[in-house]
Amino acid sequence: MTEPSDFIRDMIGADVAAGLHDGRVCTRFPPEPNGYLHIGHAKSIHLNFGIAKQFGGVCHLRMDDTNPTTEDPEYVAAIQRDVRWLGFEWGQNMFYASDYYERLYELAEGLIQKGRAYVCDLTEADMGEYRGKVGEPGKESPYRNRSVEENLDRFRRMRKGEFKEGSCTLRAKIDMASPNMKMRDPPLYRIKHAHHYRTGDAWCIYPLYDYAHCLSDSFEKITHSLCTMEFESARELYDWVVAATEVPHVPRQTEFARLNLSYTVMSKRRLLELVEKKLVRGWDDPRMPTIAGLRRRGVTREAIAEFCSRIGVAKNLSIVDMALLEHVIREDLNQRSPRVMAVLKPIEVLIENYPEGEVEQLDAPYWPHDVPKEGSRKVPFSRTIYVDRDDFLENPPKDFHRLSPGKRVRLRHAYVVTCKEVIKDANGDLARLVCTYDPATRGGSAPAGEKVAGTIQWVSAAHALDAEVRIYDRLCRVESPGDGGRDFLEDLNPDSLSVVQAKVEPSLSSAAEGQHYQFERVGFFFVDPDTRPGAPVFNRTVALKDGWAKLVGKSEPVKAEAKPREAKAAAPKGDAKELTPAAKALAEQHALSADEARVISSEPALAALFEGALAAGAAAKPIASLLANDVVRELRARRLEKAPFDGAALGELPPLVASGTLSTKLAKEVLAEMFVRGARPAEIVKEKGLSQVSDAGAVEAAVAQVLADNPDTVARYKAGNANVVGALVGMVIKSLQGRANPKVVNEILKKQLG
RNA sequence: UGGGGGAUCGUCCAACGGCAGGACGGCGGAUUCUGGCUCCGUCUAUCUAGGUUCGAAUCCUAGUCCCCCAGCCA
Repeated sequence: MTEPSDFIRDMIGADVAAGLHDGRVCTRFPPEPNGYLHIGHAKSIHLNFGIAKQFGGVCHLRMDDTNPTTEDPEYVAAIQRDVRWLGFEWGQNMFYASDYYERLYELAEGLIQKGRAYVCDLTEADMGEYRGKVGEPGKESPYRNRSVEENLDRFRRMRKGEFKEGSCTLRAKIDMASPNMKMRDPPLYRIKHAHHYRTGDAWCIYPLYDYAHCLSDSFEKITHSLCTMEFESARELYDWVVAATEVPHVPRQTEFARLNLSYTVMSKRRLLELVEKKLVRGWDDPRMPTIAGLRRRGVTREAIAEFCSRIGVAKNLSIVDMALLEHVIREDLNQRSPRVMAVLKPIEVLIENYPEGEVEQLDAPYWPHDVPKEGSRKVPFSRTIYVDRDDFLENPPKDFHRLSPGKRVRLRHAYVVTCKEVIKDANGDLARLVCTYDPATRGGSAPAGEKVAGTIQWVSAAHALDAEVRIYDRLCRVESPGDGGRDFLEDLNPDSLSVVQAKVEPSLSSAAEGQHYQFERVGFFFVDPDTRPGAPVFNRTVALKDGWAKLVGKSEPVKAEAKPREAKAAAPKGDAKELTPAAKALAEQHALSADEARVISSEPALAALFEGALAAGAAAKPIASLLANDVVRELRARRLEKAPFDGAALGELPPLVASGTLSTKLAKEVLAEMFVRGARPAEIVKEKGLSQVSDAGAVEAAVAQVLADNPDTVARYKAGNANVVGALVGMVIKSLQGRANPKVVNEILKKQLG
């Protein structure tokens, strides 16, 4: 199996290679114990624990328990159970933010002493008011400039419990005018006279996330703190707290997109609402996207792992199609579920030519031909059996390969039968069927020369077991529940659970909790913990793909309201941003394009280089282009304020291109080198022997070689894919150590390709 | 609206100046004692407009759309 790769792993790989933290990698999974873990957490768990494993590091499990009013030890236990069940072990590395309360408190006093935090008596409402609105600066709190002594005294009294809840907070003293709302003197501590599930009544002040989380990461020497995108604007504060408290270890936060799944809900608030309103049976209701729910439904950890690896890790807001989850579940269960027969909607069938009282034990393999496993069981056959109501149609459409009057169908592993008679009750509803069987087809083999199109499952009436079957379907009936301001409860699928009394084959008497089965032609099922001796309960994990349903166009979960694809083309608004006076002057004076002038005048470093180059006698136009397209990029990529060379040096570059010594590609290389060493272009060219190869003979030979080495690519070109020329050009240039003149290469290539 | 982030098949993820690829999904077919599985074929994409370049999804500029931040939640 190849290691997964994504932008976070790439970054960490680079950090390790660069020797950051001595190459050590330590991640953490930091849930708050205020609810159960869901599949979105599974993504994070796989990412954090997976990365630790991949880089030979460790991953901590940490309860981010800083809010005593919502947290509960039951949730801690559930979280631990679920993480373990997913297959991850944290060993000694189980932590609680609540264990850090004393250290956090001390650092907070330190902040006060440094004048970087203060006790604020603003009410909650006032603090919101003072924070201001996005786009306008906030107002400083009247308590902002209390003395260190007063702040210290008040903070200590906060701790002692001298103040009422909500009467004051400890706030970071940052900047009420910051464009980042998170930086407008955020609260660090608040008063809560509440009992904490771990610290009891030891505290009545509790740190807030933005203060506790980053410091907890630091205490634990976390190297890479991975979280979801909504914490992006909190990163500045994260870094501020770490820097201001002067803790020795500095972790780095990186954000990735949280998982969203279609046809379900994922937020803790909504999940909790479903549980509290008893719209589901609990956190582990199989309809819930919780780990516990999926587990109870019969989804395996392997399927979840596969799902997590298939969805990838990126920063795009995304809604993964539930069909993908269902796909990996089927893929996984297909290999591990023995096949058995169950009839969910039984109707009786009398085999009229089968001897009364006779019972045959037919051999039925547990596994289909494509699963390399062995084993079989006996299924009893007798004169009266059940088949599924859906497998009979009195007036069948064409291609209905099941039971209907006069038609032949195979009973799986048994006999081919022919439907002779349809018996109805007083209401005209189907009561039972009468069939005849073909003794020559014992075991289900078709008579020579005959093709039996349909095969259906059945159970012997006298031997069948009664079972409760819980048929679960998607939690919601629309892709994005609660979209467009609707209450998500309105989008719940009313048919997310239907319970039927089924007839199942007698071998299932030994079905034990936790076992997977496939009920042939129906779906994958899982033995629920509610199972009691003689009263089995099966959960439908996922239905089999139903080609027939698709054929007749009544595919089950209707793809809800096709999303209107919003118009992509954005009409340009015409009035482009106006140039600043400086840029305008620059453009006019040197006949530059608006873009060039805009870029050059936007950064002093560029403007300085421009002036310098001009002063050294360079032509304005090529320098401007170089500056606006290439130099600016290097500057940004290297996060430089200023280039390590002067305008005169830069001015030497364009003539080298104009004279043919350098191709534009080589010129970029030289430029990059100038940024690294600050050397002059001519020196770099000389030292690296970069001068361009334009000699036709040399290029012709290289082209011929590349063409001979890549017949496939050439064939693709001849087949009409003009784009491959680029690839060929690249190969030729590469074969000449990057020094070939691309124009010459192109020319010769086209000639040789005919 | 100030700040931050994102834009590639219907969906999710790749491609890091050189052949836009994979998976799910859709459609069609083969196979089949599961209308399952498997196999084959096929469908659809670089937000827009300029620029740089022999060559741009990728670099530069301007714009458009979407998401996040205004809890004493995390």
